[in-house]
Amino acid sequence: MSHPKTITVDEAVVNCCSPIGAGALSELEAGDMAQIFGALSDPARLRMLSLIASEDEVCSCALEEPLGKSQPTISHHTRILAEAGLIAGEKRGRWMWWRVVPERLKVVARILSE
Amino acid sequence: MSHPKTITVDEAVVNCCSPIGAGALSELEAGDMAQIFGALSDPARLRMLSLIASEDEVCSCALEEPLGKSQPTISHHTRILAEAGLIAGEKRGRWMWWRVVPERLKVVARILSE
DNA sequence: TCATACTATTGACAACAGTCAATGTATTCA
DNA sequence: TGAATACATTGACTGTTGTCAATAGTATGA
Repeated sequence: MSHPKTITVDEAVVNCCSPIGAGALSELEAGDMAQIFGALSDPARLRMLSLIASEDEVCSCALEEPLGKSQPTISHHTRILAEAGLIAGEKRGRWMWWRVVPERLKVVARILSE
Repeated sequence: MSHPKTITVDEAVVNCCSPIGAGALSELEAGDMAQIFGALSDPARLRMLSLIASEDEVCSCALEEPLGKSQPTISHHTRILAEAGLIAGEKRGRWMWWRVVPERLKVVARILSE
């Protein structure tokens, strides 16, 4: 759609979120940012994210055991992290492989550090 | 209590939270981090934080109108932000004055950028 | 085509969170 | 002392969220 550039990440992922100290947030922007932080606001999802961030790629099937949650719960959480743009998944064969989106993490970090 | 040093912020505020990519998080650490992100996961609180961060100090009474929320709701949200260590308040006369805790924001940023 | 394996979706339920009216507490000022 | 003001707490209501069992979807391999 429109004019894709040479970057591989969606523009909306990076082109987002002014720093918290740069004047009052609009309701819209606050809502978008709240979604991201909401994705990070659950212990299971944070541990999941740290597991994925510690490897290049992690299979969904490799998350159930360390997190001690059922398969539907794992699927639920990966979905929320993905919708927030924090991880991205690719299906290969029967397996779903997840990796973090470092650009997105940096965006969130920048919100708080400027 | 114990031996206060020359820093003005509580140690627990800064001495917290290993980066997300540095190996699997413990359940305890994940819980602590989830509390912080939970405080940031509401649009009203984010707008509130941005209002406070844009000034040196902001009175509770100055938040009701721009946020369009009732006084108890404002009080509820400031409490949650304060419990997460993101803002600190001081009562002077009848007024409660809030300011951000920049060290805490930096801690959270570091979680995501390392 | 059938059986198996990995993931997603649905439905249900309990726990939690955001909101406000009513009330309580503390401070200022007459 | 009393009235007024700013904030906190309580209680109630509603909507959201985390969880899992059951089920559906999809890919692999015999």
